[in-house]
Amino acid sequence: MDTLALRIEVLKLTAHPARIAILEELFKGVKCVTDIQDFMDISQSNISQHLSALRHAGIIDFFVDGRLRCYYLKDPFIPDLLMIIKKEYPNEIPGPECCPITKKGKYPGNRKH
Amino acid sequence: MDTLALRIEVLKLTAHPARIAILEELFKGVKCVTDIQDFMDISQSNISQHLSALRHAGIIDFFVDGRLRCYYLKDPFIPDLLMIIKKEYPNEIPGPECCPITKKGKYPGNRKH
DNA sequence: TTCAAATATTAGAATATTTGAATATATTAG
DNA sequence: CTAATATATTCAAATATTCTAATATTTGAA
Repeated sequence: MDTLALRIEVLKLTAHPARIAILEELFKGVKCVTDIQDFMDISQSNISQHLSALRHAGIIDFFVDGRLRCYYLKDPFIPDLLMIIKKEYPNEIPGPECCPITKKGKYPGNRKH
Repeated sequence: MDTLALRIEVLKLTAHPARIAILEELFKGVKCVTDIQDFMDISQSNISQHLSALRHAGIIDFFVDGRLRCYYLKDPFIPDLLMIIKKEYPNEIPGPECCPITKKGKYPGNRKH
């Protein structure tokens, strides 16, 4: 799988509120599953499923500590992604004043007519 | 829908190879549908479906020019997202040396035992 | 060795996404 | 008006995702 395809997999997994919450927490530091459960309002098995998915994608990993699993962030792409997710943006990119073909005659594509 | 939920919608839509390709092109500049078709290997109706989805999410918009629709990027979040998608990263964030509870006794959570 | 805690796995229903095929719409040229 | 071009919409099948419920596994403590 090429880099772009891997990134797309990561994006797909990140595009979920529970998984974003988990990643935000792991970004702050190592956490075991019960600690993650404490601030999440979903079932234990569902959390485990999300952790499993994130781990199989190489986004997170864990240490075993007795019966605890201490998860931590592994993919360096995630902090950047979390950062822009929380960043404030202006409402819109200012669009072109008018459609570039007829009105200005400088449409950048290779049109055939 | 709050900001995070909106961002998640955008991430979901971006997490698709065809839509990333479209957004990369629109990032370079305004393009009409036939020009997008020229460099994409999927059916016209499928491209139209992707454009429609992107538009309904407020990610892109278009000007009408006769029978052309000139699409352009509208969501200022997208350039940042495309940038980090293409950015190079080191393979992994260096994990903690060992599991923080038993080995170092400084696990940051509030454990109850 | 038995029990409880911590966590994972499996199965299945509900739901969402993706795509191709067919068709519809709008606009311009002739 | 008619034909052709550019693009959108609808439908349905295939596939993927999400979540709950139930159960399993592992480990430390008693």
